[in-house]
Amino acid sequence: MSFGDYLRQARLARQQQDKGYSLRQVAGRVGVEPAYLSKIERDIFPPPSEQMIVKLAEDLGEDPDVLLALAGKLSTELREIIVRRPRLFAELIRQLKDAPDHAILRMVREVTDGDW
Amino acid sequence: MSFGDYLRQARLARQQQDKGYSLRQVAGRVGVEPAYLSKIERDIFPPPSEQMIVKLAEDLGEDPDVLLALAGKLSTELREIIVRRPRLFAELIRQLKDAPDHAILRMVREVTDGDW
DNA sequence: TGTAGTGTGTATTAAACACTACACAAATGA
DNA sequence: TCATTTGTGTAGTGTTTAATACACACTACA
Repeated sequence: MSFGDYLRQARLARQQQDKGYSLRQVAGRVGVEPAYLSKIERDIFPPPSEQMIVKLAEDLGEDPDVLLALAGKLSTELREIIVRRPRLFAELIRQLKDAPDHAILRMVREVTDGDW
Repeated sequence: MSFGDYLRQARLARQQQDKGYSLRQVAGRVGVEPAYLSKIERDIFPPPSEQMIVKLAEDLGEDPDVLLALAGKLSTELREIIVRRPRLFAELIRQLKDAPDHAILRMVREVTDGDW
């Protein structure tokens, strides 16, 4: 699913329970033009800045990291961590490129002690 | 070490063995202005585009992924992979944020069968 | 039937980005 | 000593980004 599709779906789902999640209202709270958000939801405009993604995630009650991943971005927080150990991260990345999902799952479980 | 420092060090190391790695010559092969490369090496200008980073890595015989990580960037290749499984990646990221180096090392070894 | 709220199309723009052009001073080498 | 090569400073530029402004059409409903 694309970033825009995910966003629209999340907003509409929210709107069903809770009135107050029209495009205009969300745009208003997040602080952008409705027309702009509309185009993002339809993937006419690319995913917005990290700041705006985080604000959208907060407003919609979604996981910011999922939204960022869908947008193909890293949070600045993670970016800083990676810059501190580039060789280690480069190797991880190289493995990730070829790893099947179950291998990544295993890697995550390895660190989380399986509680995921 | 910063992106610029790493770049300059790599170029100078190369220049010692192999004449032909002056700032001008590298800039010439990579296709940018020497003054621009100079400023990048001194961290006056931020790391350049992904394309240029990859060209520099090729010319200097360095690992492009390390250079990209130092620059705080994702390769487009990896970005595409992440977009395909955002939830899985988001969880991995969340763990990475808190994981100490040895835990990440363990994850990498888990996938690489220890040959790193 | 009009009015309030919904989403969308077109046009425009300020600032940031990713560099280039060119001149210059210091060191190197013949 | 003169030409070359080295790296660097200043100034400027085309393109892209990240949006805004505003008008418009459709739907619901009172």
